Parts: sequence; structure tokens; C-alpha cells
Amino acid sequence: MDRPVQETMLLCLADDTESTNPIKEVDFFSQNRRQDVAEGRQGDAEDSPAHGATYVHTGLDLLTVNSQASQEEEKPKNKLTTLRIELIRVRDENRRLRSMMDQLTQSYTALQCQLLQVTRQREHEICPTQVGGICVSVPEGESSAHQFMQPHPTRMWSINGNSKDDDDREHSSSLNISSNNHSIIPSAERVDVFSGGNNSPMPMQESSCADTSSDLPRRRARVSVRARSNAPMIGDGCQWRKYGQKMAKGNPCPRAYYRCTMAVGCPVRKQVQRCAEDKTLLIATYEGNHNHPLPPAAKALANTTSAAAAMLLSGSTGSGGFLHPFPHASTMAPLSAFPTVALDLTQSVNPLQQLRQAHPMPPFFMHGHPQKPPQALQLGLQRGAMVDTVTAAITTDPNLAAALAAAVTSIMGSAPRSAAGAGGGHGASSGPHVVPGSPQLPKSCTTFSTN
DNA sequence: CGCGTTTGACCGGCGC
DNA sequence: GCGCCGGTCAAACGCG
Ligand SMILES: [Zn+2]
Repeated sequence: MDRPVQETMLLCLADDTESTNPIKEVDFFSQNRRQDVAEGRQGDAEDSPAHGATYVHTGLDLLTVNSQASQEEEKPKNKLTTLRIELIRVRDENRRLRSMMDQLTQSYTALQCQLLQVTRQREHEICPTQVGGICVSVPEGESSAHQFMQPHPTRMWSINGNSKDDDDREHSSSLNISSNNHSIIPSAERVDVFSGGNNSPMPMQESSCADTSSDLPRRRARVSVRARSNAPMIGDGCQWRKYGQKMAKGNPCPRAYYRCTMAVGCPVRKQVQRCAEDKTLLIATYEGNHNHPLPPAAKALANTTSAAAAMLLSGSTGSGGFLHPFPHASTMAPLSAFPTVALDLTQSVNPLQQLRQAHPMPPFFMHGHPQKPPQALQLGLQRGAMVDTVTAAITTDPNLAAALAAAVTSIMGSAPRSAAGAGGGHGASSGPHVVPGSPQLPKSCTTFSTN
């Protein structure tokens, strides 16, 4: 898969040159993207690719089918069944491909983040050099995506994935990516940067071999989601286990700490707190990056958070102006020293939309400033010099908000049993590995309510 | 009896 | 150096 690299590079470039270069927008998926969309379409009807590309065929196997169909026209009857079978097979394959795609995009996101950061730092510290053999670390989950690279075998970058255990949490595998050529698409139109990232925010500091991150050793991005809910916890499609609870200082309501239990080593943490005044207001803060495939429901949020985190991280490193790309943007109470992106679902439209599929794109980017060059991740978001918290209120866009809300909510209906406990919970049943792309939602306990 | 939650102890960072 | 505080650990507890 050369794409990722390529695109990542694009990302970096866009980022680097945000001030001077004419590069306005980057088409990260100039080609693949379309496939992506197409696939998405095929598999999940609900999915609404918000991007121009509207291919009906996956461009992969469907074509095959078609051609076959034409070939076999002569022998109608018998072949019909054959074709059907074939069709089924193909569908299946497409599904698989889609999940692969998910994986890939996931790793894209991660890589993009990494690279972006690296580039940024180089930009600031060293002179920007070619990205020969950058060493980035990507959560294990992502690295697993390598296995999916076959469908689009192309360039070769050497990837050495060796998982290491970072200090406290985070299993990450360091990828040694040396790409030969990363083409640049100077003036692309679309900015599908995070079209499919599956990841929650991830701390990228510790990663880069560029290790420029030395200065801020512990900086991790967080993404907090605000939602109105009576349920004790926001369900995001993941399974969480409570590992602690504390009385927050200025808040009568305790803060609960959860960790993701969908996969053994998943480093993702989450803390849930209820707003002091408005008890119906839940604030969930995510930290870390999932190292395992996520159910579609979870992906919605994950995508968003991932993107958000990426933005933050990319930005937080440098200085930065401050601006709220989103109308409803509001700075939340700074949860901590960590850069935090806040998603505000509280005012979301009606969450009961039928949208089931996670929106392919994080809302942030959907709000791209028309005039403001998306600058890759930057997209109008500014890291606050003083405030590291940026709130992206997707609410402004009814459709988007609805989409996201719905996606997130989708899991909600199922708050089975233990969901009750203030802990939220998570059914005793161990989380089945839900394959990305699988339409089914985990019967996890977590409940979410966007209102 | 296994598993998840509860809850106080513990730890590291940070400000004074 | 000390105390505060956020965050995590882990033993105890409770539920199915
Ligand atoms: Zn996880």
C-alpha cells in the first residue's frame, strides 16, 4: 500500500506549507478514496459517502462479476445460479475488502498523525527533509493492517513492526517506513484526510523516532464528548471496564475511569463525568488509541476522536492561533494539561435518525472552512496557545450531527443488563471481536444518548 | 465461582 | 519539601 505513505506525505506537505505554499487542499484519496466510498456504498446502504465520488462498483470484484456476466450470457439458465453464487461470494469478498479498507484507513490515520507530527517538528526544529525512513509508531492494531495490504500491493516500504510496550500503557509497534516516492498532489480539491480512521485519539508523542517529542513527554490528546444522557455512561460501541472512580474537585459528581476491554492490551481509557449542574450532561473523555478493530458503531466516534486528536496533536506541538471553526465551539473546562478536543453532542438534532452507519468522516472536517485551506489536519482548527481545548460542535450541522449522533447512538438501544450500574458497564461477556464493517453492533452495555 | 464494580490506598506530577 | 490532586491499583464486595 503506497497510498498511505503517499497521502501521509501529502498531509505533511500541506501542513508544512500551510503558510506559504499554494497548496490548498489535499486529495488524500484521489483514487483509493473512490474505491473506498464505492465499497462503503455497496456494503452498507446506509452509509452516505458525503463526497462527490459515487461509484456503484467497487472497482474490484464487481467488475469481475459484470464481465463474467457478459461472458456467460450465452448459457443463461444454468449460469444464473452460478452467477448468483458468484455474486454472493463477491459480496462477501467485498465485505472483507471493506474491512480491510477500514483497517487501512485506520493505519492511514495513525500514520498521518505520526507523519504530520514529525514533519511539523522538523519544520520547527530541523529543516524539513525528505522522509526517508521515518520511524513512526503505530498502535498494534494498525500495524495489523499490513496484512491487508495485499489487495493493493504496490510500492514497498519496509515495515518493521515490532511491538514495544511503552512506559505505562500503549502498545505500539514501530513502523519503519521508507517510501521511495511520495508523490504530491499540490492542488487537490478534496480533503478526505480522515475518511476512515478507526482510531480514537492516540498519543503520538512517544512515537516518532524523530523523537522530537522530547519536549513534551507526556502530552496526549484527548477527546471529550459531551452528550445528554440519563444513562450512566456513553456507549460508543466499545466495551469498558471501570477501574476507578474519584470525586472530582469542583464537582459533586464522581468521575469514573474506564478502560477498553474489547481487546486485551487496548490502551484506550475513558473517563466519564457528569456535569455538576446539569446532571443529564455526560462528558466522556477518551484517551488512547484502540489496538483492535472496532465495531462500526464505535468507529463513528473513533473516527471523530481520531481526527480531533490528530488535529490537536498536530497543532499542539507548534504554536498556534486560535480559532473555532465551529460555530458552537466552546471551550470546555480544561480537563487537564492534555490537549483536548471536545465534541458537543448535546444540542444535536434528533438522535433518532435512522442513520446507522458511522459517518465516514469526522465531523470536524466536514466543516471545512471554505476559504481556509484544509491544510490537512489543520483544517481551521487551531490549537490554543493558552487553551488547549478546542470544541468542535458538530451540532451546527444538523445532518452531520445527526449522523454522528445516530451512529453513536445506534448502540444505545441495547443497554442490556449491567449497563445499569453507574459504572456502566460492560456485559460480562467478553467483547467479541467485531470486525470493522460488520453491521452488527456489539451488545455492549454502554449506552449513549445524544440527548 | 468467575467476573465486574466498588472503594480506599497508592503514586507521580505540580504548585507553593 | 510538602501537600494537593488527578489517575491508577488492587483487595473486597456483589451479582449472576
Ligand atoms: Zn479498545
